[in-house]
Amino acid sequence: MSGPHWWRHRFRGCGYRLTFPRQAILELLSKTSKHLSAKEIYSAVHKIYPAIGLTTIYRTLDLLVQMGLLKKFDFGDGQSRYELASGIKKNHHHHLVCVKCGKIIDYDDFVKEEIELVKKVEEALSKKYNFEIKDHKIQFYGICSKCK
Amino acid sequence: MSGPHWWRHRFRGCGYRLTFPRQAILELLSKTSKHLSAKEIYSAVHKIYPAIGLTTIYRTLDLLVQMGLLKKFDFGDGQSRYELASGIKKNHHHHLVCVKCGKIIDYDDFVKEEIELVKKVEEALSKKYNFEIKDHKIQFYGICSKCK
DNA sequence: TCCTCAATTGAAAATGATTTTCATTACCAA
DNA sequence: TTGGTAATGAAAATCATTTTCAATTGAGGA
Repeated sequence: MSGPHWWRHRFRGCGYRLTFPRQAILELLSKTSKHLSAKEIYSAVHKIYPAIGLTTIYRTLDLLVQMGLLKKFDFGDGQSRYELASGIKKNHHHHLVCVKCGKIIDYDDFVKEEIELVKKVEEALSKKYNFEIKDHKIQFYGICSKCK
Repeated sequence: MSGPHWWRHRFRGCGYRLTFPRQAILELLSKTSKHLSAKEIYSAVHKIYPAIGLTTIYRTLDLLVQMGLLKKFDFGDGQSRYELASGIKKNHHHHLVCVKCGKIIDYDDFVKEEIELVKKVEEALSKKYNFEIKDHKIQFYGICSKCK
């Protein structure tokens, strides 16, 4: 959260090395507001680092998700999509998915109310099922203005 | 909702034929409370109808989702999972996913509060983005009691 | 009940995302 | 600077899902 390459420490702390592919992917994702797929990330990084392989993209994305820096989403188009985790740079938000054209809108209305509900649910469910809740995903599906 | 084979009318109404594979898949899903994958559905139906092919399973599942009889989920294990749509036989509910063992718990606590919030969000978002909302999915992720 | 014909099906091949393998490369602590 | 190990890239392997296409079958009309 502090200047460029703030994540260097994050890697060190976990015993991971800070390599060019990892930096490139993180930088790319912190500059975009889109929900990129592995292929799209590959294409973008490939432009500035042609030696990179798709395999590394997948491996790095897994690692970053596991480290909590990224979030992985399924919007129903057959591939996973990634964005920086909330708190890293973006606000907490959820998604509106157009089931016709696949357009995705980020929204953060009602976050207060939502967080309240989520908190209640989390408390109740962790007691009832002895389930330790780490995260949640909320998505709305429908038809966007263009597709109507 | 009225006795066995109530869905016969549903098919007729859409101009679809009521075939054995379609009946078998619907019957299977209305008897289980699990979230079955295409392969699992194939195995189960294969026992009572060995001639069935995996292709038909996939096609039928797509059709039933499109008809609104089933819901399709992604719980992060690399395959889609299906259950009867809410209102058909089950109550409205959401899912708790164990990220370690993949166990899925259905819960329906706080449905009232949730529906209220969802209604608010839907109203606001359809106005703000001129987005016609059809459905939503809410999932919680964490560690189940066994995996702790 | 029988016929016709488009809807449906099944097998096999194709697709496409993701993972594995393995030899090579490159961080980084000492 | 160097050694050891984590990380990488290319190619092959996996695996869920889709497509192709010829054969089959449900259902309305004769």
